[in-house]
Amino acid sequence: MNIKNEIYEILCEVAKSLGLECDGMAVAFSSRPQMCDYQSNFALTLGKKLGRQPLELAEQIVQKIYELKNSKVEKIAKNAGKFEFFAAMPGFINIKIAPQTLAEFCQQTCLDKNLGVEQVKNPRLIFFDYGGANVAKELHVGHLRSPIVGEALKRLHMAMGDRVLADAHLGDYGLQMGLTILQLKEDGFLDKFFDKRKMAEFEKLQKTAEKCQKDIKNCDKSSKECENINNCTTNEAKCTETVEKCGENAENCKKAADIFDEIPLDNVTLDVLNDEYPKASKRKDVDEQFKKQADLCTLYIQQQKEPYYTIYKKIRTLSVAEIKKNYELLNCNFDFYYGESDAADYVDQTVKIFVDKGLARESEGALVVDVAREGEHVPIPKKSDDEPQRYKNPMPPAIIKKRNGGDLYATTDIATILMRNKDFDIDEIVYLTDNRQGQHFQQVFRCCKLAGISPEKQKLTHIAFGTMNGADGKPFKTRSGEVVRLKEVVGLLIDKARGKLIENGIAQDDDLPRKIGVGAMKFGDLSNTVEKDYVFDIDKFLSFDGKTGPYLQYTVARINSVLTKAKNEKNVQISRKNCVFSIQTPDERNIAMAILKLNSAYQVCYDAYSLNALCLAAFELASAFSGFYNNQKILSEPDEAKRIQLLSICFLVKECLEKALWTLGIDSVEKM
RNA sequence: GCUUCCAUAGCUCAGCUGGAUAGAGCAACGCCCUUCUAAGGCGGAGGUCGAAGGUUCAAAUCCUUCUGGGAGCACCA
Repeated sequence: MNIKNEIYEILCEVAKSLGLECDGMAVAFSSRPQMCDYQSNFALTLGKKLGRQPLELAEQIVQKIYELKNSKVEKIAKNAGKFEFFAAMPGFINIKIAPQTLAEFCQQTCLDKNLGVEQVKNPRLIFFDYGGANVAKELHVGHLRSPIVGEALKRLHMAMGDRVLADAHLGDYGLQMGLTILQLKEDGFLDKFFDKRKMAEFEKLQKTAEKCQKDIKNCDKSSKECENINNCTTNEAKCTETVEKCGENAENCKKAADIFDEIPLDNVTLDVLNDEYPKASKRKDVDEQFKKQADLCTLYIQQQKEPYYTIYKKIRTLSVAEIKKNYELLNCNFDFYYGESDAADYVDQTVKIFVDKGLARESEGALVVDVAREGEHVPIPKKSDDEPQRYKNPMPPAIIKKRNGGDLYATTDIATILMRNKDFDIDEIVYLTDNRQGQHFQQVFRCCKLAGISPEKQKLTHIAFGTMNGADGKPFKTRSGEVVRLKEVVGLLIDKARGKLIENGIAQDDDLPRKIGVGAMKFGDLSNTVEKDYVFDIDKFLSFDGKTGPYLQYTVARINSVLTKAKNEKNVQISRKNCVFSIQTPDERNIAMAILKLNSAYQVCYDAYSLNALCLAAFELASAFSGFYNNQKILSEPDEAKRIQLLSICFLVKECLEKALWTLGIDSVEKM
C-alpha cells in the first residue's frame, strides 16, 4: 500500500475534474503532526499560476473530493474513504489517515517480505569500492568512515533489491610501499633478503629463468600443436615429451623467486610497520635522496623486481590479515580483498588505450590525459581595467605515467575499472573515500568515459564523505604522529558496553559488548550527513544515551522480552501470519506513522547516498514505541483480543527496527 | 590565486525538490520505577538560521556580494 501515491492520485483526479494540471504538486509528511498526517502544497503553487486565492482553491478542491466520493471516478470512490481532507491557512490541503487505513497498512506491512520497503523497478548491479585502507599502516580512526558508510550503503541497495559487490580495494601499490620497504631495509630488517650470497644465487637462477621463459613460449606453441588431434596421433610420443619438458621448465622458472619466498619475514610485525612507515613518510619530505630511492623502490615493486616484490607480497599478506580482522569487527564484509596491485596486469593495456586513441600526450616527461571540457576555460570579469585578465581553471590533466615510468593512483584506478568491466556487467561503481580525493575521481571518471573504458550507461559515483576531525579540527593523519588506532577505539567501546551490561546484571555472550559498542559508533557516524566533516569525539561515541545505536538495540531487546514473556506466560506467539492490528490511541498512531516514515526513508537515502534519514526515522520509530510502551500495559491487558493487537504492534516494530538496524550494519541483540 | 565544501540552540547535529509556530540528542532544571528491561518516559527552558541585498503570496532552503573557516590544486594515495 502506497499511501502517499493514493493521496496524490485522489488530489490529481480532483484537479483534473476542475480542469487543473497536476504539475509541481507534492504530497509530503506533515510538518504539523498534531494537525494532520500529510500535507499538500497544491493549492498554494496553483493559486499563484491561476491568480486565485490559495485557500479558496484548497477549499474548492476539498469540497470537490467529497462531491466525487460517491461518483463514478474510480480512484476517488475507491480510496477517498481512507482519508480525511481539509483546507488550512494559507492554502494547504491537509490529510488525515483514517484509523482503519493505518491498521490495514500495518497488516500489509507485516505480511510483506520486504516489510513495506519499496523495491527498485529495475534492479542493478552496484559495485562498491572502499578505497583507503592502506597496506603499509594499521587502520586508525580516519579509516572508519569508508567501511561504515560503505557497508550501510551496500546493504541499503540490497534492501531495495539491487545486486551488490564490494571490493576493499586496498592501497597496496604506491609510494607508501616503496617508502616502507626502503626504511625497513635501512633499519636492517631485510638483511636476510639483501644478503650478497642470496642475491648472487638469485641472479644465476634468474638467468636460467630467462631462458626458461623463452622455452616456455616455445612450449606453449608446441602444446597448441599437440591439441590438434591429427598431430598428436602421428606424433604422440614427441608431444608428451614436449609437454613434460615444459612442465619442468615452468618449475625452474618459479624457483628463482622461491629463494626469497623461503625467507621468513618474522622480525617484521605490525608494530614495526606502524613505526617504519610514518618514519619514512616524514623523512621523504626533508630528504630528497631518500625520496628518490623510495620512488625507485616503488618502481621495482611495480616491475616485480626481486627481492622487493617478494618482500612486498609478504608485507601485504601480513597486513591484509589484520585489516580483514578489523573490518570483521565492524561487520563489514567484502566480496573481494583486491588491491591496486591486482589491476597491475591491466596497466599496460590501459595506457595503450589512451595512446592508441590519441588521448594521451607527453608533458614534462610524464604521460597525461587532458580531461578539461569545453566551456571550462572562461574569462573571469575584471574588477578594474588595469587588472590582468584571469581565467577560471579547468580541470587539470590526469597523469597516467610518471616520468620514471611508474604508475600512479589514477593509472591503477582506471585499470581497475577496465578489469572490473571485463569481469562483470556493472551498472554503477560507487567509490567511498573522503572528499579530499574529489578531484582525483573526477579525473579518473572523465578518463574512463573519454577512452570508453567505462560504457556510457555506466554510472560512476564518488561518495566524498567528510573527514573525521580531531578536537583541533584537523583530520587524523598518520603523518602527524598522533594516531588513535581503530582497534583501540573499538576496544574502548567494547569495555564500556561490557561495564554497562555487568551493571545491569545481564548475562552476556562474548560478542554482545562488541555488538553494542560498535553499534554506538556506527549509528553516531551514520547519523551525520555523509559529505560533511565531523568531529571525532570519543566521549560522544561512548555515550549510549539518547539518539544512539544502543537506544535502538535496547528498544528491540525490550520488545523481545515482552514477546518472550507473552509466549511463556500467556502462551501467545506472534508471527507475521497471525498479526492483528488496531490503530486507535495517539501512541499507536505515532507508531504507524513512524513506520510509514521509516519506509519512505529508505528511498530518500537511496537517492541521496546517505544514511542519516534512515537513522533518524529508525530512532523516531523506537522513540514512538517507547512512548507506547510507557503508557500501555501489554501483558497485563485483560482482554485477550486487545492483547494480541498490542503484541502485534510490538512484533511489527521489532521487525522494522531490526531491518533498519541490519541495513545500517548494526547488530540487533536479544537482551541487553 | 583558482577549484570546491561548510557556517542553524551552550555542545554535537537534522532540516528532502522554497511552505504553516525552525527540529532532535547531549548538557542543565522539575517530575515518573511495589506493575512487561529507567541504556527508558513526561514537562518546561534554550534561536536576529554567519552578514547584507535580491527573486515572491511565502526563503534556513534559490541568486549575488561580503565575512570567517576546511580541503584540494600534476608525477603522494
